[in-house]
Amino acid sequence: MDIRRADQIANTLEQLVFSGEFQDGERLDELKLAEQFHVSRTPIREALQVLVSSGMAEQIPRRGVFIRQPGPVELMEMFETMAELEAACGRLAATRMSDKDLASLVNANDRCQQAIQDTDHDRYYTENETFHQIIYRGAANTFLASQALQLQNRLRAYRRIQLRFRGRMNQSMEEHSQILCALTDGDADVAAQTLRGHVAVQGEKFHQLIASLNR
Amino acid sequence: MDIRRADQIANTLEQLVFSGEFQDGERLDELKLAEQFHVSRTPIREALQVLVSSGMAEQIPRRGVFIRQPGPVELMEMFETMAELEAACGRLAATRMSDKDLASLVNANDRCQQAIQDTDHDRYYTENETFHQIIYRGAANTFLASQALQLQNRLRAYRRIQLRFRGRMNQSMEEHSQILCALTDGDADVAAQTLRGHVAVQGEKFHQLIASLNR
DNA sequence: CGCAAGATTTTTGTATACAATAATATTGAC
DNA sequence: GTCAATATTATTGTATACAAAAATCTTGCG
Repeated sequence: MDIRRADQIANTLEQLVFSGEFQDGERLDELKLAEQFHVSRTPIREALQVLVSSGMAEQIPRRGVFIRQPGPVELMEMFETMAELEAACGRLAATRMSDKDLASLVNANDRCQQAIQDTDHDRYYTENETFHQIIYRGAANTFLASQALQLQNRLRAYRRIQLRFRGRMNQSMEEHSQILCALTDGDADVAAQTLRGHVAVQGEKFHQLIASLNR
Repeated sequence: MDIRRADQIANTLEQLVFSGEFQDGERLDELKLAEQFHVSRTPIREALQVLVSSGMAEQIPRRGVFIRQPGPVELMEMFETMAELEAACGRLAATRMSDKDLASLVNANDRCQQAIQDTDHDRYYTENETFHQIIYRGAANTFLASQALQLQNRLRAYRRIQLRFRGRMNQSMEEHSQILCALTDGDADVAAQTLRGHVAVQGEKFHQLIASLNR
């Protein structure tokens, strides 16, 4: 795994931020963290730089680094961007995926279906992630794929929540088969359009959720 | 400006990498750089982290950080991704740009035209960048816009080169007016399609260029 | 009591010190 | 002379030290 302590700490901190351990705007105290991790400030500072560069925290010179939990507006923007990135992957994947790629996509989709039948939400989520990742790779563009993976990682927690909507998982599966058809047909436009919709609706569901919570 | 020396150094190093000062795979020697910038290793190390997180260098634990100049394949991937990002911006901007935004877009386009008449390549390039940035902002999605800006920044040097193709600037202007029409009409699909093409052709021109150099 | 000027404490940013690992050079056996 | 084992040097990663800036507290004036 990681040999540098700083990288390990960066990963741990990332997890902590995702799990909502820190409030939005909270300052990450170097000394306190150094004490908690039993290291000096040096590796802590390097770990904080990682958080900053991934957009999870903000650095204000001579003030410190403050964690930045995305608000509703930014989350919607991120979902919208994810929708467009996935659409792009689908567009390219439609003409570039091999039969073998398509077979593994069908396979992943089957495992999603199986997870629903077992009402195993967690497994559905991970299998669903695999399904999407196969499409990223299918675009045969490692740069685009890494961008998609990065954003998928940042949205993971929020994508997960919206699956709790009644009937959402079955609707999601319906969309999956449309996507599968378009990719099998090699129809770039339809693949892009269905994928865009599939992800965009997640953002909308999420929006509904937080709107209902604020009432 | 920047108060932290480390950030200044990061910017300077970024410029140096863009200007081709470093070979692909070259190791960035902390001690040598510290000497050159008249600082200790500490701010140098922080600056190197910035390069790594932006993808311009790679870090191998306990070995050092090595600069990574994108090769032809990765460059094409980046152009393709840029095309899709701009298409996404165009799609959203088509329904979201205000009349004022459109007016400033027309204005930027006029200044592009003017630069061509003055055969001022450099000014054409900066005005063209402004034209595109207005569309990023027009998408009314700060997250997407920042992604687009970031990639635009990384591709700057390469986008510039392909403008040297005979007739490319006039062709580019022709594409601009198509884009302008689509955005004015509020036609999301056409806006996306024309922008995608406009950027993709840049990648292809660039590809032609390096292919001809390798002969 | 409010608040501004100055003193004190925290905290960041950079320099230096040191330990551990990787790279390189040296030596010796064959 | 070649190669492996060891010794030496270089380089990274972390700890600590210190200076400068920011935040906080104190004090004195109105």
